[in-house]
Amino acid sequence: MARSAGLRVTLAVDIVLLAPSRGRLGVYAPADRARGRRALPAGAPRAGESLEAAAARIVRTALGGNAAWLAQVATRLEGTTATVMFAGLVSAPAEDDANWIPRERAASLGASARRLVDEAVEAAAGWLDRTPVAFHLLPATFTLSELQETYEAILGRSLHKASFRRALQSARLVAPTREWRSEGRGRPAQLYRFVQRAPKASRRGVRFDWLSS
Amino acid sequence: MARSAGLRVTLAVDIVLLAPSRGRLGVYAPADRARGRRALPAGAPRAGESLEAAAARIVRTALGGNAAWLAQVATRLEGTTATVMFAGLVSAPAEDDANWIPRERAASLGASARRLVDEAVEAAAGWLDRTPVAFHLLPATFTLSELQETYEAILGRSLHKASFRRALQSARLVAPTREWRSEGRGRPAQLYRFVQRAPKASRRGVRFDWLSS
DNA sequence: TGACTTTAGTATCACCGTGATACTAAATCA
DNA sequence: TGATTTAGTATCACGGTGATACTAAAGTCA
Repeated sequence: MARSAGLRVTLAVDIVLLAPSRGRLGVYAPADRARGRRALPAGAPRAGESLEAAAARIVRTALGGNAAWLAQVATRLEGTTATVMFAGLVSAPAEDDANWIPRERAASLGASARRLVDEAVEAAAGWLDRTPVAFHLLPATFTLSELQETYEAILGRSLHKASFRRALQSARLVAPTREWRSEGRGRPAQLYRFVQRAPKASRRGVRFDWLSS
Repeated sequence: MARSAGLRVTLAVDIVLLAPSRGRLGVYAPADRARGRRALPAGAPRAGESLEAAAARIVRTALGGNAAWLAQVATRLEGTTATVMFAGLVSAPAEDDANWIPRERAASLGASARRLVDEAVEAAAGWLDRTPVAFHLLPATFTLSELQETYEAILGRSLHKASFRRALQSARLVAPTREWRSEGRGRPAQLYRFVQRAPKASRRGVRFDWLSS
């Protein structure tokens, strides 16, 4: 690369953590004591630390554990601050965890944070089509309805049950266990486990039906 | 966002410009007089300038015109330099333009640049599925074979001719003109023009056949 | 001139994934 | 017992894909 002077800036990291829960998407936005309102987690890399390592550290500090998926989404320069935005997916938090707000209420964090959340959700939806991340948001065994709800929460739309299961079966990504789980009313559901597979690179044709955004 | 101190760094912008040409992908890597070898274009934002504006300015300086598509791909922190990498797609350059090298020869730019080029190509392939960018790499009228070659160059694989045309027709994205072009030997090809359309958001099911990387 | 080559473009067909509809199965609830 | 709820399956029509093979129209070359 042809190096030139460069611009001196302050580097920061913002993080949008998303978690599917009961078919909805939650955003991690704990109360920020310093400002008396909710805010997305943020921080900055330390000397010698990579951006990814810094983001993972900030997540660990906030949640006490790692995200199932964490990746850069975009970088923004505002004044003399450059902010690298990461999006992450984590397992559903406890239902009474007050640090999480529904995705729909992200607007209450301000216009800037709202845009970050929108970008994060879009990125997360893309990961679903390219990685097995959804399986890592669930416990070791899970029902196919739980898996479908996870997809639906992140994609923001409902999926066809039979098609979802057919695609899953043909990909041989899950294996049934001998256990069933009864969840209140309704027929018990069989538990499945994720089967790591050599991904078959099924190259399909070109699509000309791109989306609005 | 919960603000903290931040890290002082130097901000730079690297740019990978790709151009499909004769079914191959070219990379813009002019000779860097200061270092006596080829290098990817680079620069830095000016005070008050956005990253996108800086990238567009660097492209204009290098090419004398805008890219058909230019977008952030990733940001890397190495020591005290944060580098934002942009990828761009531009129309095919003149065949004798020595500033371009074949994509396969990107390794000669060094391991770092090679990785940037790989990431840029991957990003560009993603744009093809989500935006009409390929149409803006061609002149106002073009043959369907030229369009297909553009896709093939960026995707790095050959496409089925009949399927390509069927998908194109059903999307109603191109309209035939009354002109034909004879290109040396072989039957002349009809010229088409791009028809901007309200994109029909055809939401398809979930795919479980993610790719290796 | 006429056969061959090259490129453009189309027709047919088997196959597969999708989504709609409708069904069965097994649990709880009133 | 019967209604409701959730799980799971069967069937069918439809549309997109890719293989194969064909026709069409130009240039090349003996």
